[in-house]
Amino acid sequence: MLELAILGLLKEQELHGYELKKRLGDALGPLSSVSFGSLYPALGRLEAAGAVKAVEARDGAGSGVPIPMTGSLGGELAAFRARRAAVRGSRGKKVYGITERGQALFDELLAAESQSPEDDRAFNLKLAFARYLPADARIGLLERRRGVLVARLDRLKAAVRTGRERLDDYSRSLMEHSTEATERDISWLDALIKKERQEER
Amino acid sequence: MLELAILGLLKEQELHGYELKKRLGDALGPLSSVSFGSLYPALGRLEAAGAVKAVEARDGAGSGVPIPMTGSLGGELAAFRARRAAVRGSRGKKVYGITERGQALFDELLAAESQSPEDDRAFNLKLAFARYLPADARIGLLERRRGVLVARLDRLKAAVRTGRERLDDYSRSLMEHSTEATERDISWLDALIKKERQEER
DNA sequence: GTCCGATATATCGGCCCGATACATCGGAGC
DNA sequence: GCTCCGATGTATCGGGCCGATATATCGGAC
Repeated sequence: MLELAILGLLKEQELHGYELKKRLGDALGPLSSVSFGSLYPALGRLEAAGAVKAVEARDGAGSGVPIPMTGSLGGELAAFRARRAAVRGSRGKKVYGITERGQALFDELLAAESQSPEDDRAFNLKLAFARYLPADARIGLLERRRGVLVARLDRLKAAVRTGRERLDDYSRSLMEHSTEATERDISWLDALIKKERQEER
Repeated sequence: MLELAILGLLKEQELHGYELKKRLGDALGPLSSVSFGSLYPALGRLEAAGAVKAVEARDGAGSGVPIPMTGSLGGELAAFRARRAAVRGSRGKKVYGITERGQALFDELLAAESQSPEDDRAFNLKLAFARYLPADARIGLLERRRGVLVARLDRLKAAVRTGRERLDDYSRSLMEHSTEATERDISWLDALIKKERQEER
């Protein structure tokens, strides 16, 4: 899930971890905002799999001034910094780019069907990258989502009907509100699907 | 989070794991439906902490017929089954009940403030047990939730405004839909808060 | 009588999260 | 010019939850 998001963002632009997190925050729907404790391990996995790799780091425009040293440091520390500076910017930045294997992995993850039928975040994420899908797969994604929501709506209505009397006031209010919200979600999806079919013709 | 849910259900009735899962499915908002891979470890933790304990298992009405044996089994196996049957029903059920420590833990978890400001499920869960909270804490819960949603709404609007041109069609549609949904959530909360204040008078 | 699906408990690997630690850079204030 | 602070930046650790899987029993369909 996170892998898909990372690859999708790197597809458009080379980025380092910190910047990646910021973009994940608002580009990926209203939810989530990934934590560093997920992001860095995910980047590590992707790098180990050869899907991304650290690229030559350049700071903004400068590109020069690799090691701003005061001049009196011992040789060992200087060598260490020089080694690190080769792949990192002056502030220790580590900029990642996507590889061909990464492109392939992205397509695979985006097209993957199930990936948990209930995971709302996965759907939002995939929708954000829907432009990379062929038209039929895009419609398939929307239809599958619609199915999940309809099933959820049925369960909700059944629960409200069943527990008419024995249900808590707060629970009942929550369920009624959730029912309405789910119905609106379905209508929204219907509009998207309709539009998609029109453009298909 | 799961601990709170389990304790809340056991507060009302003694239950075994499988049944617990079913109730967690619909009683806890439209979301979730907990997995066994979370439920059994959570029960284990609670048992280890002395918050719940396995009670004498009785099957429905019968309560008799403890070991339906065919008659020819060796003593060892029979003894093993008898030992197990003491705390489990005929089908290996393990029925849990809440202890006094569990009651205290429930109150503590329910009153806990932060518990991640972004976790939607935690709020729904707490709302489902809001009847166990004093009136002021109940209002506090609702107000805090409102604050989270307002912040989310602001971020959403800012994101839509900022990325007017460069935003994907699908992403934009998702964000606009999310904006409306969040506004409705806030209105719903406002109604709940208003009602709560009226009953407080 | 036997097979099958629902009931029931449990473990395993893996992902993600929150907390935390640790550096460095740029600028505000003195 | 100096110092301190907050933003930038990478990284690890423990723990919770999930999906997949293993195992066993019960009730009924056939």
